[in-house]
Amino acid sequence: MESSNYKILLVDDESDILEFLSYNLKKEGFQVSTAGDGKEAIEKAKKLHPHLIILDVMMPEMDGIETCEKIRSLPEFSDVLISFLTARGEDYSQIAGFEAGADDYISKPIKPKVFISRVKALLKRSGRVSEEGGNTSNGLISIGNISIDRERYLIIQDGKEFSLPRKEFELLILLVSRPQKVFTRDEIYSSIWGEKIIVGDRTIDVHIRKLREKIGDDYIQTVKGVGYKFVDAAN
Amino acid sequence: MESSNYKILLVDDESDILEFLSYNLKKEGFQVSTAGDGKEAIEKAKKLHPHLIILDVMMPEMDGIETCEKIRSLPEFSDVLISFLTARGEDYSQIAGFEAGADDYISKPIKPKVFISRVKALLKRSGRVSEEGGNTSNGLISIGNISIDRERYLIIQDGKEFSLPRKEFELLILLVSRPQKVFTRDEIYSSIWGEKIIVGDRTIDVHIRKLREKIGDDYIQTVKGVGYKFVDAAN
DNA sequence: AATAAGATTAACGAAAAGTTAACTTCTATT
DNA sequence: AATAGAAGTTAACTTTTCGTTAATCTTATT
Repeated sequence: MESSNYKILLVDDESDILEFLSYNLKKEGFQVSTAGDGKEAIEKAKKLHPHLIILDVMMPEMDGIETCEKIRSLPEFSDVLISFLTARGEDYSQIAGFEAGADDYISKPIKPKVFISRVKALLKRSGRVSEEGGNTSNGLISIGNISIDRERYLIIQDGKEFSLPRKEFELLILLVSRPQKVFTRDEIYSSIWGEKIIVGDRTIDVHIRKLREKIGDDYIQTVKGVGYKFVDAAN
Repeated sequence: MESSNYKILLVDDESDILEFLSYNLKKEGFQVSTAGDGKEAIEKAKKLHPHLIILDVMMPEMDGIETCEKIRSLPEFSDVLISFLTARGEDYSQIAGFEAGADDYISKPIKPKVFISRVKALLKRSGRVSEEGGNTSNGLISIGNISIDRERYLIIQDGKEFSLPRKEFELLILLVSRPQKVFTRDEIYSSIWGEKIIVGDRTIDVHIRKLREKIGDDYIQTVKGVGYKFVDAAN
């Protein structure tokens, strides 16, 4: 397992614990991000699409369980791994925690070795190795608020899942595979239809249009005389 | 079924999870013992002779699969029931667990009600099987309200049992082995018929149709131009 | 303003999948 | 070995969905 392929989001209100865990995970080569509360956690999760989110159960404002529920309620995170940090003897937190959708529990006090081995085991056993590096996570390709699940043939946008016809799906994957890059018509053409199949001039346009109709106009930009590119709508 | 007759051994390195499961099982009247690692599990199993052993797959040192193999290799435990706890989204087919001799899988996150009913179903079923004689490892795959009993070639749905012809059964197992994943026709084809056998275009369709006829239309979705996928009907 | 490139729309046709029944093969039983 | 019944496959046909086109409109660039 190449640890460095994995993104982990740590969430705790105590910066000491964040530092401690972060240090240990980074030493193992994980890509670690942190958040100090539930709200920040959800924001960062949307941006980063981590493989694993580790949540402290006890946090002011929004606790770990509530945060977990919120995250799980978004389809794009319906199968991200979530692990809780709990203090020993929190009787009812376990029950509520699994109801909320936790995959694992780690109890304080935390021993670095045990902690690391649990994290590794969780990632390894659940087998979500990212393909081709870059912006993939859980077999998802994510950019901005759009995720593409190639295995399930679904697009996930703003927490909503929907499917696309094959050609549109392929076209979107192509564009998203290199955000910002302008794909010429020829490139699109040969990548999606192949050299042998001959289609008319306006076919690509129509597919682009249908895509824009479904995901919104802001993502696919036309570069006149050249081609099309996918941009993160935020830009 | 009188729950109090049954002894269950829980094995997990996280004491919180042990407590949580233990609490829920005891509430139902089971006799529960616990162990924190594989070694302890084997010792306790020898002493207590439980009816069911529930093993977390992810444990440091000796993992659940190894522990399971060790236990099964002891003649006195050749037909104890063993169930695994696994993280979400694990691929049943890729799991060494059934080969190691697992009778059932329970995925985290664990919901108490589901957990209890699975445990009860397992104990109940095994009782019936053992009356009829030789029972090695049977293997029950469950998803949503459908369970597949590979040993007896039965589908259990809403408390009703029924059988399926071999090809339909294999097809269902394939799809269920990775819920949500779209299996292409080629994948289905080579997995169920193999490369050598040549069957016509509509053969898969017909099997899919027969399956839908029997389990209901909601479980198997068509992704046109790509293939089929199994979804939990709740979705 | 002219022109070229792209956008838009709806309609058409092809391809994929669904459906049904008939036919073949396999298996178990006598 | 004969045969009945079940399972599996095929063939013919229908339905649905998707991809493409054609015709027309809009926008950008010179």
